[in-house]
Amino acid sequence: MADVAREAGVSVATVSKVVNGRYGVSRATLEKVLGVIADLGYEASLGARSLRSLRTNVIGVLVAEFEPFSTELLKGVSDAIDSTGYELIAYSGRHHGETVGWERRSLVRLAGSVIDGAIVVTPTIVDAEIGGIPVVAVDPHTGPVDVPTVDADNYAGGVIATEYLLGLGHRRIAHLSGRPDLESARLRERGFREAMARAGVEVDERLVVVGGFRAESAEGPARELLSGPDRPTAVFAANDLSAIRTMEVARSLGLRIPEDLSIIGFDNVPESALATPPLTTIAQPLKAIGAAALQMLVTMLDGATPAPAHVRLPTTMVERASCRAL
Amino acid sequence: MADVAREAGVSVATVSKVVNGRYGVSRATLEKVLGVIADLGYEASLGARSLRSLRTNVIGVLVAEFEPFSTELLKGVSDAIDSTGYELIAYSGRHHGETVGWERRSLVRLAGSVIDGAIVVTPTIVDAEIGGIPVVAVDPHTGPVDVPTVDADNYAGGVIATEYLLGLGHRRIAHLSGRPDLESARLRERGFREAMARAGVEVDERLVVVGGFRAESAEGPARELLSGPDRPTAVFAANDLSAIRTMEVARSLGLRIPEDLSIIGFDNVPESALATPPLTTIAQPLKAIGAAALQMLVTMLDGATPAPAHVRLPTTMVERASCRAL
DNA sequence: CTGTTAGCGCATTCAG
DNA sequence: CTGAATGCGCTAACAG
Repeated sequence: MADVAREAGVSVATVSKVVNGRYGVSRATLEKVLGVIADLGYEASLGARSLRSLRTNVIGVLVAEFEPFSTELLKGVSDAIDSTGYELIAYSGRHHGETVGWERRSLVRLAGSVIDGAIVVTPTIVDAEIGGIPVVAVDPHTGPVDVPTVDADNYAGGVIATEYLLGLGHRRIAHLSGRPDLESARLRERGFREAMARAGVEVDERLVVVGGFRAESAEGPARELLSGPDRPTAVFAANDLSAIRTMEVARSLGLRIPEDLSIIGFDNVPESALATPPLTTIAQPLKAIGAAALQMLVTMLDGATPAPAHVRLPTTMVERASCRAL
Repeated sequence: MADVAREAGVSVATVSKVVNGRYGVSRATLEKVLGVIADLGYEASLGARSLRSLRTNVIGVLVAEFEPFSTELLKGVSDAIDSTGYELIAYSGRHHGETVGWERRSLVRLAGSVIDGAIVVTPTIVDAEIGGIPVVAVDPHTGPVDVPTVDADNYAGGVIATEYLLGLGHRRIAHLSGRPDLESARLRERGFREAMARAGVEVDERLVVVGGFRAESAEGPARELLSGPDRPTAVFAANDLSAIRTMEVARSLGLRIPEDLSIIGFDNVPESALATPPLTTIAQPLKAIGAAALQMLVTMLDGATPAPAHVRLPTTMVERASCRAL
């Protein structure tokens, strides 16, 4: 900015006014400064600016990791942001194994210097406001509490998946569950158990194992599940990533899908269609979830409180080729 | 930081030293300060810190938009970053229609206050260093020039796609090209033309139209292509997004795929498998491209120049269900 | 070992 | 209408 000021023969303050469209600058100097700015390719530093003005005009999406789930969400937010005038930044902090609290630390770091508001994905704990900026949670640890939240109907999804498998004639149905600390995982499991109960089929507890939502964490449990003496005829995996890994494990064990084993996933991330065979799964409207979260955040940034503090979107069945009737 | 200092009964400078692990702090004060930091949940502000130290330890990925291509790349970068000690931020600035220069402006904005280095995706123009930070380009406008670059072998991909269609017996082959300002688009088209020439098949220029890489921009040209009197029997679309939209247009025109029309795409983004029918396409190793770019950037941040300044990865055929033999 | 001082790039008073 | 002074939160050099 000093360079621009010198070049234009004015003071730094004047340049600042021009950049921020403040009144009190003559037309002549305005254009001169604008010209110099264009020539030099000057652009205000985000960090320094926010240090003073406490406003950056950018919204942050905090994710633990860029995997299919979070990137789908991101696409939804990205599509919806064009009309808002905000810019978008996605941040993935490092959190060596600590699954709790990473979002708080990252948020404080970015708040007040990089972003005006944040969407946090699968956070473990959040307050409604962190570091002075508004926050909306997507699919949080504890289910909707004090923070504006958007999620999908995980319970219904669990029921749908289970009833589908039951309808196909399966009885020995395994459940490869998600991260026990996430409400979404608990709800999917609850849907599974209640659908089984309603159908009068008893759940074999040895067939309910923790997959943890990630491919690596699912591999061991999946192998265990499929190596036993009386293995299941179908497995309901808590998300697509673990379902896909389960398919790979099954194949390595010489099991054919769906002939020897039916598998159903959850999420409907694009990768599920890439699997062989294409994975039957429960779809969450990921992009719509992202768009809804953005909508709520913008409302909060405008100083209002979002009308419904919790938005819950429906889950639906997507039938592909990984299940068969018994 | 002032709060922490007061609470711990030390000066701000001492807190700074503790935070940054500098020498010259007694064990006693160190622990005391650490305790207060934990209590208060203090986290240094990214912006303010970098203002002073010119280092943030975060790497930026700049994209025009979060669509399948860039998010795949992002996954690759994300996977590769764990071992580096850097954090990752993805930024999508606003650029109402201006396809040129957005990356330069965003870069200057973030450089020296948010990121230490950047990977820019499909940039139109970049210098080797912008705002004082190192930059590597992925799939740039002009092809590898002065900036370290990684891309896929677009020419070979164009040849492969075209020869595949020719091998299937097609002769009236259309090409829905990409953004004419991008080198990758030009190379794919060149591959198409040369493969046609080598096979002794003349290109009907009315069958070569600009699709622009985006679904919206491809719709009109696709419709035009398929509505004409002697329409093509096959189309080679410059990327998956435009190929998928072309399939939708074809369907709306009452054409069945692949019975009435064969379509092949380019990129192999996950969405291509979700299409109905699943799209046959030319795969770019997007995640590997992202990982390679990160590798080069880290090398540059360490003060070295990356060994090969331009990395070119191979493209391969992925046969699915959108093409048939004539 | 610790505190003091100065200044990173910018936006905002407040005087000219 | 413009410029000089001040401080945002932090770190680096230096002094104690």
